[in-house]
Amino acid sequence: MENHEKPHFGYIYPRPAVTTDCVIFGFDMTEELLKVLLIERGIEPFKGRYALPGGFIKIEAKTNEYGLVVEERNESLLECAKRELKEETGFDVQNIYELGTWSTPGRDPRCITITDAYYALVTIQPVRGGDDAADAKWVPLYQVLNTIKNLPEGMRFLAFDHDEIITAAHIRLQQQLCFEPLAFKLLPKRFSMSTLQKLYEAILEKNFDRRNFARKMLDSGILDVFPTESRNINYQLNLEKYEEFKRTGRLSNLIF
Amino acid sequence: MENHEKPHFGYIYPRPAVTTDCVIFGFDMTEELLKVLLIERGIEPFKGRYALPGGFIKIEAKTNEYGLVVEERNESLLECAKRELKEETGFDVQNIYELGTWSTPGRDPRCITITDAYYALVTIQPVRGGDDAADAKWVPLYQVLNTIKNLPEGMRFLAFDHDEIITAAHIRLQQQLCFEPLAFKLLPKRFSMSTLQKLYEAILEKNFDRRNFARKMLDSGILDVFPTESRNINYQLNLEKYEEFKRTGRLSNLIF
DNA sequence: CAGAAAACGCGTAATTTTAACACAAAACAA
DNA sequence: TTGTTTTGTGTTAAAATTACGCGTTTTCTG
Repeated sequence: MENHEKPHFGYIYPRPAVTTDCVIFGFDMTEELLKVLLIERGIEPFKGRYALPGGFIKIEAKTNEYGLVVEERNESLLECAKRELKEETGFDVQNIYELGTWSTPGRDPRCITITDAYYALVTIQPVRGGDDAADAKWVPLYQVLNTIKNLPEGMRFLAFDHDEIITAAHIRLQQQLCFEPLAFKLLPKRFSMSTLQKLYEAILEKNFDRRNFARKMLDSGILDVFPTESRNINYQLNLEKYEEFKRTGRLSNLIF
Repeated sequence: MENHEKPHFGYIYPRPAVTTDCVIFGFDMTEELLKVLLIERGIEPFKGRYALPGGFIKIEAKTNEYGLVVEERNESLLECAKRELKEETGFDVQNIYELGTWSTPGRDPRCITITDAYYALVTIQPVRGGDDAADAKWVPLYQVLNTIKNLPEGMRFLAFDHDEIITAAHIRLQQQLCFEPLAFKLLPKRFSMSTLQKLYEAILEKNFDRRNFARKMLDSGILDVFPTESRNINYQLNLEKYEEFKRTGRLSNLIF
């Protein structure tokens, strides 16, 4: 977000700066917690506060004689956001979805800034021992949300308006779970039923009966079954079956 | 979208132009059809084609010595979008929600343009005899969607990438119907049960049994009952009851 | 206006889905 | 080993969904 502040020529029709921010969700299988990736800001504004990873969109394009951007970029906002994430957090994010824009006046003290927010689903690699990005940190979502909820009126926990963004991202995740197989993008290819249940419980903030949950999942037919060496069973999403499940309109059976 | 093309000074860090487009849904009670408001473009590009109402955001702000926008706007993107709609279609839209951004390279042949898309829910006033905006037209949604679906590969019906936007808006409307009382924002304050059902059927593209639909709605308790002169009964949303319905987690009972 | 057709309100029964809980074998921890 | 937890497999009662029947009122149409 920094090297945007170099001097440049003024222009008559001011345009807002455009940035992207991303709520990266990950499911910590060992702690059985849904977490988000936050970054400690090293510079002002909000130096020392945690923030969502993101930054200014850098458009590589030329302007015509009127100052209008004419040369085609070779990427969309989404692709920009992906590239930024790669640069900033080292994550090669595949499952990323748009959340919405934030443009409240004054949200960025430096200049008028519109943020296009995303949320992404990644599998937290069990590479214990040191996170990649030095100042990046996986924080339990429920802790962040609780902190935000209990904040005194007018106070904020995260930098900028990231409190709102992360809250909205969680709600969206909860809702989209009804329509898309999002949970499976937070898990390794194969997983146990209890892990899947723990994840659903973490996302929806609800507890389910173990046996009813398993039956519902299995009856839906969207899971392939894989025995293991032990008596335990592993499962894997069958995407074709899921899509058929959607087509045949029985999706509401998977809503909890 | 027009008076943005006046010449102005170039700038080093090009920023994309930001526009808003809005899918305005309305329910035609006489025809029992869900419709969208489209505007015939009078100028290039896409002259003569239909498009979503919308246009460039005009930021009234001053820039500092570096050309950065520093003076606070007194409105957000959403408020901008509302104002634009008022100007362009005469609609004083209250129920408007963000849909997402579209920023595919080349989507606007004039310059790099990011669109923040919205969808709005209005009650079509039974002011028969001449639409307000001369070139604005209420078109049945199903006709638009069918036309788009059956288009040859690579061809488009509406201007720009508005085919995609309107399709996405319909999907979002279908989904949000599960979580918010959106249908009632398309109806007058009081309505008959069959009208409500016709609306649900139009949005979800599904047919329901008349008696089962009514029971489900009435059992939920979100409707207040009003007898009429005739034997028929009118209903009205009780927002408090709806919110309580949500809190007590019984919302899934209203999903069809 | 009269007869037909459609719309409306009220109801029942069969089926499916959900919710709550029992039990035993395997895995785990001390 | 022993007590505890986890996992797989049931059962049953309650609730919700689905598919209709029926008589009356309203609306349409010739």
